[in-house]
Amino acid sequence: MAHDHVMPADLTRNQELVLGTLNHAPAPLSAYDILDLLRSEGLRAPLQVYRALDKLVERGLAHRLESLNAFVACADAHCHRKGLIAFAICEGCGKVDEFADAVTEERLSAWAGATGFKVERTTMEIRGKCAVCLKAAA
Amino acid sequence: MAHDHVMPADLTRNQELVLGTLNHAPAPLSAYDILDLLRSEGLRAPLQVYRALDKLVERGLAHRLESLNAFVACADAHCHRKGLIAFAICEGCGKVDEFADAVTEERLSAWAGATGFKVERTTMEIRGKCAVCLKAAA
DNA sequence: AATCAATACGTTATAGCATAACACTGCTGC
DNA sequence: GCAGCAGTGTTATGCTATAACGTATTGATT
Repeated sequence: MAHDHVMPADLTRNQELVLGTLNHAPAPLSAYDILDLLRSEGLRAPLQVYRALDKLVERGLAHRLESLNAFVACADAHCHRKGLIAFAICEGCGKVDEFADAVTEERLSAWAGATGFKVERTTMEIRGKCAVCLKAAA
Repeated sequence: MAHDHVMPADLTRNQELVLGTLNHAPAPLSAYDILDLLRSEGLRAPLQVYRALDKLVERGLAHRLESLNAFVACADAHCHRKGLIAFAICEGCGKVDEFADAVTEERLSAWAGATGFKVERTTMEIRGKCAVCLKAAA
């Protein structure tokens, strides 16, 4: 499995450390998880991590998973995605699969058009079990 | 605007108090908001509220909004909805609109079928501005 | 070079959200 | 009765996130 991750050259030291940590993690990490992993690099306070995360999320290099209060690196190297991204979170192994669906996005636009709601941001998170974990449990 | 809310007869006192509070709220409430509103009724600890919320959510009488860490009463009196419910949250007035979309649900099933993922629960939360707030800002 | 604005940084303190653990109550069914 | 279960009340604690302060660095402008 190849790394699809991206590491822009213009990140600050803290941003680079945080994104590096997320890139190597097999599952989402909380800000405090990240902090603990980076204490050896000199980070001491939650805010150092949160500030880096804010920038990374803003740039689309990382995503926040609302239902976990945790963060993952963006799985798409070209992260030009402006639209709706869905996350499938396995309760077994913790792995997260990221995908986009144009039809769902279209439905959402249609609903927004009909109600006059202006969509700014959408989070879609699916909890369940991935194929690997289902098979292991069988 | 009619109350679509429901208040089952078999709730415990705490559950009834919490659901009553949610039913009358114009916008989502955090557990601590609810606690503060119910101190006059004798509630003192967060756990009293959280336990009631757990049951209410389990029964589909209330929903948790992950992106707000807050709760709303279910808008559908018959809340038989097992499937995907989407919430549109207005950043202006805080109001939440709850709706279901069969097509989106179908897309999700299709994705699940294709990847072997077993969906247990889905949260879909849309942030933006409602028609009323957009008009007010114009 | 001196200045200014913008951005990032580091630190301490605090706010806000959620649960662990324990003891007790009240009901239901045997 | 009494065992089992769901609900309750309380204290303590842990996890998540931000406020408020000052400093440092960078880059553009004069």
